[in-house]
Amino acid sequence: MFLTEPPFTVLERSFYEAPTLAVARDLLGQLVVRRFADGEIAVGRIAETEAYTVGDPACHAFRGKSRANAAMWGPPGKAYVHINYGLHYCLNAVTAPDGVPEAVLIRAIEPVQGAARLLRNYTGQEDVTESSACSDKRIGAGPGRLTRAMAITKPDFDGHDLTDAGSALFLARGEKVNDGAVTTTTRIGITKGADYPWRFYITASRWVSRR
DNA sequence: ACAAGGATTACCT
DNA sequence: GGTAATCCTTGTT
Repeated sequence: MFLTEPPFTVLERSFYEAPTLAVARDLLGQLVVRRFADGEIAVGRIAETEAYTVGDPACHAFRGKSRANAAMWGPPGKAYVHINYGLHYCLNAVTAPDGVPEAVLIRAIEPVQGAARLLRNYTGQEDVTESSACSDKRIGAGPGRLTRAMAITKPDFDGHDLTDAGSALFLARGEKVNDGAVTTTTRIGITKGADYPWRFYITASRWVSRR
């Protein structure tokens, strides 16, 4: 039991029912809260997202349902965790009504709490101080990096309910990010649908994976 | 069974 | 800025 646990306000399911592009934009500034098995809590502020929708050739759901992507068809507010390049886990928040496969990829987080634990997770090294960890880009700048730092795997979290504040992983309300502080660009690392401007990031964030 | 490709990262100049 | 590493998922024999 941690006496200093912040009073997190979980993002309710209705948040994820808005149009996927709006959810991708509005997830900026919100918090990813990870409660580890030993009770320690790490928190990251979302700095970069991408939207993937029905009819979008880059969306994993585009070629139909499979065992690997089934979570995208679930109700909004669930997690879709996929393996990329055979080795990286990527975390998505499922959006759109139940049965409609759309999601938002979380591409970067800024460490808010528990940076030392995140870097320990990432490197396996034990001798990590909070002050050195909090500026290390490896714990949040990139979709594969943030899941590794947060110990988010497909077996553990694919299909997980991100609206369950009592669980090991949920999203909570952070500070609002004004439109003037947001940059919109095309998505990264894809070949199909590469011209859709469906990537959003906090312009001033030092944790954006690429500019 | 096998081959091809992928919502990335790390390491080089 | 460029490229190799790495291996799971999927579609095809």
